[in-house]
Order: sequence, then structure tokens, then C-alpha cells
Amino acid sequence: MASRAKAELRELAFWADMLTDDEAERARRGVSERHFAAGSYICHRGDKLDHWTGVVSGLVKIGAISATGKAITFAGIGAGGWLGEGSVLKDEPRKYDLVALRNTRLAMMSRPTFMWLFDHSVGFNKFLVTQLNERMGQFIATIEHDRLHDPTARVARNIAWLFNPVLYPGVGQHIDITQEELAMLAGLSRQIVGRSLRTLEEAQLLKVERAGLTVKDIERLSTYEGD
DNA sequence: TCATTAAATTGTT
DNA sequence: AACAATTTAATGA
Repeated sequence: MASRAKAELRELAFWADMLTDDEAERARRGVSERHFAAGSYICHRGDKLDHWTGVVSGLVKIGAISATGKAITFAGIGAGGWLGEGSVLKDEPRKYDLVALRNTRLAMMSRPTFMWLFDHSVGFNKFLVTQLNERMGQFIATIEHDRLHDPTARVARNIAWLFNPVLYPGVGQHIDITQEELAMLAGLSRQIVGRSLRTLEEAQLLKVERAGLTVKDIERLSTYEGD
């Protein structure tokens, strides 16, 4: 049977099941919770935030300001997503900005705890490898994404991020997200996002609801390139 | 349970 | 960006 620590940890992190009871207890002690209000910065590029960070609830944007002054979004992270393993592993400052797009609860694991799990836990390393691999795939896709000027394609790609079954095992067909939040993620205006969503709905890729949407065809959505 | 009001979300110019 | 229309949530009888 599972330990109490593991049950507690599972509330914050789905990968708790991949740890032994002993490891879970150690992990639980090294994780604390923090809250960020909508619109606030969790960290700026260059900060030395040496915590591995999980989104318990809410929505976080990973991005940066380019040399030309344009805001670029690398990825959106929804509830269940974990980020920052690169900065923690290499003990480097963050190379990107983190912004809470809505009120967000974060689980933050201290670097010593992270390193201990990295050294001792097979389950944790398995999780890390799949996580890094999936990130890499998403990153490759993002490079292409930047060349996509069709706003509908950008919206589609941004939605697909939030439905990645490897990164977010719990997510079903539906998520709660407003068109305004999607606009901030994709770097588009709210009305363009609204129009794009209707286009995607007409193409039978998803169903638009109030303050949310349901995906009908995640495969075609993630590869959508416009008309 | 229903009616009223406030707040949030989306559509339109 | 501002305004209007619509839907949901909260309140209290």
C-alpha cells in the first residue's frame, strides 16, 4: 500500500506513482507550494530560481523577449505540467520568462531534493527522460511554428500544447481556457483568436464552449497549417 | 427553488 | 480599445 507522503505528493504531481514510498517521502518534504496572481511574473529571464516547478492549477506561459523587442511564446503549461529541469540540472539562471496567465498554484521542489532524486530514484529518472524527450519534440515543432503566419495555425498549435498526453496525462478532451488567455498565449488579439476558433470549429477539429473548448481531433489540430 | 444582481466572457464596431 | 450582448455565479427571499 502507498504511504501517506505519496498520497500527498500525488495531489501535486502525477509522477508520484513512479517513486518508491521512501523516495516519495523525501520528495514530499522538498516540495512547497506558492501562489501567483493572474498577470504576475513567476520569474524573469536571468533570475536564479533554483526550483523545479510544477503547475498544480492555473496556466503559465514560457516565453522571452526577442532582440527586436517582440514577445515570443515557447510554450504554454497547464495544470500537471513541470518545467525548469534544465536550469536546475545545470545550475544556471533561467533563460526565459515565466508568467502566470491566471491565478496559479505552483509546486516548487528545492534543488537539493531534485538532485537527490536524480541520483537515487529510477522512477524519477524515467519520468525525466520522457519529459525531456517530449519537450524536445515540442521544441522542434515550435521552430516551425514561428514560420507559421496564419493566425489560425498558431492558435491550433497553442491549443495542442495543452493537450499533450505525455506531458499532461490527466487531461481529457476538454480544458477550461478563455479566448483572452489563448490570445495571451499565442500573442494574438482576442478577436483574431475568436475568429480562428470558429474556423477550427468549422473544420470539425474542436468544439468552442464558453470559457473552454473540447478537442475532437488532436492529431489534425497539432499539425494544422492553415487553409 | 426562484428572482435579482454582479461578474465574466464573447461578439461587434 | 470601447461598448453591447450573453452566459454564468452569487445572493437572498
